[in-house]
Amino acid sequence: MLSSVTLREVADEAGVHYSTASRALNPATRSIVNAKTAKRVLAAAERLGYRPHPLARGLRTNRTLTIGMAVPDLLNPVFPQLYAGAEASLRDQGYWLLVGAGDDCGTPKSASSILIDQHVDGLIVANAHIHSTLPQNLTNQTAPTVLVNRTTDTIDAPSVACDDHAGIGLVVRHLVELGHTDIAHIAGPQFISNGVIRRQAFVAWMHSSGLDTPPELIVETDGFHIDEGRRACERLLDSGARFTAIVGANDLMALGCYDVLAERGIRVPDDVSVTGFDDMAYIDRVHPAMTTVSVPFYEMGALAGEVMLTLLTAEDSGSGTLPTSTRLRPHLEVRNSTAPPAAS
Amino acid sequence: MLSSVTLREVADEAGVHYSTASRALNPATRSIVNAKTAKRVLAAAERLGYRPHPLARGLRTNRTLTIGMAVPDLLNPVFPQLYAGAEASLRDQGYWLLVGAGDDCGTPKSASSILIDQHVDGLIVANAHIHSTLPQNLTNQTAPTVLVNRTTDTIDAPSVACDDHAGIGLVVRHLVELGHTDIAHIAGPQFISNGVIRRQAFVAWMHSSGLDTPPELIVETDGFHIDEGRRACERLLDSGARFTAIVGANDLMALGCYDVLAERGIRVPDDVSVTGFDDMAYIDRVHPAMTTVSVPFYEMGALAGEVMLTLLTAEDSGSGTLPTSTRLRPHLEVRNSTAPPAAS
DNA sequence: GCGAATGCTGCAAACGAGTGCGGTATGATC
DNA sequence: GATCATACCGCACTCGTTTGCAGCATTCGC
Repeated sequence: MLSSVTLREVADEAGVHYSTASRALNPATRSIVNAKTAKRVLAAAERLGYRPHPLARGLRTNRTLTIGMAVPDLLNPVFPQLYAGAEASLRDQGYWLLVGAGDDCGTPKSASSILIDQHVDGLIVANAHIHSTLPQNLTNQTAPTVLVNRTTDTIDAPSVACDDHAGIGLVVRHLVELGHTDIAHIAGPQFISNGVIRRQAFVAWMHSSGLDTPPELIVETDGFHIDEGRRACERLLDSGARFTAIVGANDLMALGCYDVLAERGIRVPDDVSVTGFDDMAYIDRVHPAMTTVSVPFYEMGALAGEVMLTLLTAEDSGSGTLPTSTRLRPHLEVRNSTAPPAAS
Repeated sequence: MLSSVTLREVADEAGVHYSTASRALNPATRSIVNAKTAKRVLAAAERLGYRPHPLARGLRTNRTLTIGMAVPDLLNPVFPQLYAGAEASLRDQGYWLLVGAGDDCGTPKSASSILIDQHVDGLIVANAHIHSTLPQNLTNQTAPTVLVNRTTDTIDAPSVACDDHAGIGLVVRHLVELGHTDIAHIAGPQFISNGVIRRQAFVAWMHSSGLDTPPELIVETDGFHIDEGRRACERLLDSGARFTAIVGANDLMALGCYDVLAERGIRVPDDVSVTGFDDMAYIDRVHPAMTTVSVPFYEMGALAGEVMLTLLTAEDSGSGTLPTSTRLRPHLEVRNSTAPPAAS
């Protein structure tokens, strides 16, 4: 680690005091110094390749120009998409996006708390549970927060999510139009908003279609993973209940259904139609290509980044009009995992 | 942003000077202070929920406890795997893993340089080009570097990669054993080590199997993406050359081949066998399930993290024995995209 | 009981940048 | 040529932590 060029060196090079150099380098204070000397300082900085020391600056200004993003798991491909979107909109404004992975939320060792300990200027929370408390560390220190993908009942922060209710409506209507009447639902965990909302939406849309939702056709899971989808599908089949379609609360769990159905010789979509939710990467290439609700994750991430930026500027310039919650419209991708029910 | 609890407050609470508190809190210097007062300080810190200010500490010690990781693209699922592995082994030692995404390398705006500007303690480079220079910012500032996944001819740093030569041997032998003799290769970009090595390995293993590698059966691409695989496959088919199998330099490009072959009514594996490389997530679920070389990305990332740790401790304690380059053994996953050539 | 050695603790100077405030030079005005 | 206003620049302190050095007290040796 060689020595880096410091503000004093730039000042010496330009023949001014380093406080003058500081003001000249900072666009906000540049007007204070003589335009001619400012030019000279800028030239010197350019010549020496000066980069302000982010730690020193952060220590003094209490702003690190970094935003933290808490995700449950980077291996689920939807979260890299969220990340990419947020990173793109934040980078334009000179912000860094720090990721912290971990599913829990609220404990002192949670990703959110650790990020706050790192003195991020803001926090984008993509791993909230439905009763998560406002992320904070032990000393009640906190930061502007934006919820993304998942919402909560307990945190009062702007959020950017998907209109899950409408999304479930798309698949239910699609299946109903195909002629299905006995439709099962693999529900996500009920401590995550998406799990709850999609479950409620499923019931609501079924009823508004004049269809029944017997309890044995709704199976709850403990996580949005393939394995949970497998277990749920097994329980569904073992219950002996009759159904011709499964609405999965996300793509991964629907993939778990694929596996169990294949093991038991049940064909998709000939015997049972299966739908997912998310339209994760490459889900159009599995066999059979999955009919699913396409969620604009990249756009969600980008919008969350922009909301964060307005939050940050509002923090500086007193209270502007604070952004509120947004739900982006998903759309239906009809592929090959859905078909009319077999004539029985 | 409420005020956070500072070292002086802990010291006041414990009734000692803050420098004493500092020593008591730091395990390395704790032995200097009286065990009894150290206990008192620790208790006070616990009670107040003290967290050392990472920026202040970093400014003073010139160590940020963060490692940067430069990746070309988080949307390619192999890089989250690398990240997860590295993060796991670094977190144990209290290090943070910062990601920077971007394909270029060497320019001042490259991910590596930006990470170094952030004063990371070390740099894990997963996006190196074969002639990339040692990542450094404008002032020749640099940091301990570990190359992962890709190697270079120009950077003298330990590396953790896959034994690509052996991996290509696995697929070539597999295809030869199935009876293929006319085998094409979609080569990766020749400015990335994996592209070069896999291409050379393909030629070498073909020759050692007594097979020819006419130039029209090797097509180079400009990036390891689906679109590049598509274009390469189209060129291959349009050339009129005869072949019964395609060895793709990675899974994504092999997926591109899937698309083009399907469009032209060529069946996989009945008419043409296709192999990939990487065994990326969910590639076992595409249709047909892809025969590919499975690369232990998580382990590679974890090992890169450990190498980084030894590098960092070696930096402190003078030169120990410096770690060198490692190549992890891949294995073959035979699935449904390969079959004996059609009798012609 | 006196000197020395040891063991803790406090002082103060950093690390690099930002910023209120006071001071100086420059210009204008009469 | 004296006075004042303005524009600009520099001084010095601050952020929170680490750490070399000095100093104090205690204890031990004789």
